[in-house]
Amino acid sequence: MTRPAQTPPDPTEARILAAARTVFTKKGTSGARMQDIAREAGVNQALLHYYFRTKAALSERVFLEAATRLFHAVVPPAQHPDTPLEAMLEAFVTGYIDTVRQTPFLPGYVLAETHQHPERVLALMTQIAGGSPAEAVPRAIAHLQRMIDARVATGELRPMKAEQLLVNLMALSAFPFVARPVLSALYGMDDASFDRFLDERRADLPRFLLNAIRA
Amino acid sequence: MTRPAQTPPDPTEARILAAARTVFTKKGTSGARMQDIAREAGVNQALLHYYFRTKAALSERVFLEAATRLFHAVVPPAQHPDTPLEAMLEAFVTGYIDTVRQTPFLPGYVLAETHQHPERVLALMTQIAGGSPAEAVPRAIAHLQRMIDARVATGELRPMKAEQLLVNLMALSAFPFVARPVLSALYGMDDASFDRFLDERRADLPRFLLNAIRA
DNA sequence: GTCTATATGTTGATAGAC
DNA sequence: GTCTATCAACATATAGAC
Repeated sequence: MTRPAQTPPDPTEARILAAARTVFTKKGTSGARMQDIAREAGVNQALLHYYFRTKAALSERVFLEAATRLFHAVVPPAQHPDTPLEAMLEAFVTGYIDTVRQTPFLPGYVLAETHQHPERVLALMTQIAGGSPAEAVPRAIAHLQRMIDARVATGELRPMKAEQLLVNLMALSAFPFVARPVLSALYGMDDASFDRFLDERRADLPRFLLNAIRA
Repeated sequence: MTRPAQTPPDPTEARILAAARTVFTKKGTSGARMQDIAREAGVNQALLHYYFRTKAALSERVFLEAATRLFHAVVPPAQHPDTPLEAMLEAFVTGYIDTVRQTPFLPGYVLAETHQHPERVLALMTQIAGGSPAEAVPRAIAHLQRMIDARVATGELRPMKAEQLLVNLMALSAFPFVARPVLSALYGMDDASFDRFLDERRADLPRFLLNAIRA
């Protein structure tokens, strides 16, 4: 076995993938053109088919990688079993904003794709959960619910469904990115202003959240 | 003037518009096919061009109507100057959920479109604000900020930027619709379960919000 | 592996009969 | 106003030279 354990990434293939990421996340699968991706990658269109056969295959690949990346940016903090609830929520919010602001189109792209290709959500969850999403997710939810309930028993928090809290968490973190064009227009923000808005949000959101769930 | 004040709506034109709404909101502008719209409307494709000339024109029309509708479902509660803050927030959340659940694809469609056609956001805001969005929006924000500040002064609320509160409000209300496919897969919800989830959310969210902003 | 050239299939849009 | 038939442009995909 002289071949390295890490699959040696073909530089051309990598360039095409990067270009595909850029174009697909910005224009969506149906709006993207193979020619755009080829130009962005600095190669011709035939090469895209040589490496990835079809647009659908390339699109699927980009989606799975993007969604997995987005998911992993978010789930790790929730997985550590001994982290206190407050620290977990704060880690989620700040981690999400810090990660996603580097690729701000990601959430909107992933959500739009799942909307038009619902079947990909299953493929995604299967890949993420190591084969058994139908098992891993309910377990994570149940764990979160136990953490909430324990603190409800001590009178620190008010009763709450874990599913709703998780949606609130994702909503507050992801929405500014998904709605960025609307918010920019509504508040008259350019890129720099939006960046400051995110800074402010990153600082304020944990307090907002913790306040919302306390008794 | 024998012509009625209300422009007499051509039934065929209306059928085409309704079909276009259905197809565009589900597949997005670039994913939608004129043929799909024609079939949905029960007419042939040539008739679409007879009434709306081009796909772009039809798409623009559908977007403006949809976005305006979505906006009006949301803004009226915030406009009444003498409504207490708490009542306003609750009215916003419940009104939003009640309205949007009838056309659940609307928020995702509008957000995706603004992402790919940022120039339409301006056209939208101009139409909505009666010609001067650059004036009306800051005034509404300023009004909300004064309401917050007054209650901060009495020690009831903690200090908060109106812009952030408004985003939180929109995020918590809209996100479940935007992320519906992901949530359905994540929680294993069918249509009926999602409906119950929305009921529960409609009941819980006001409390969550009011709790979040109190001192 | 990478290119140019081209085949094949879609799609938006128009012409023209009724 | 509404239809059928068709055009012209575009997008994906393949063939084949290098």
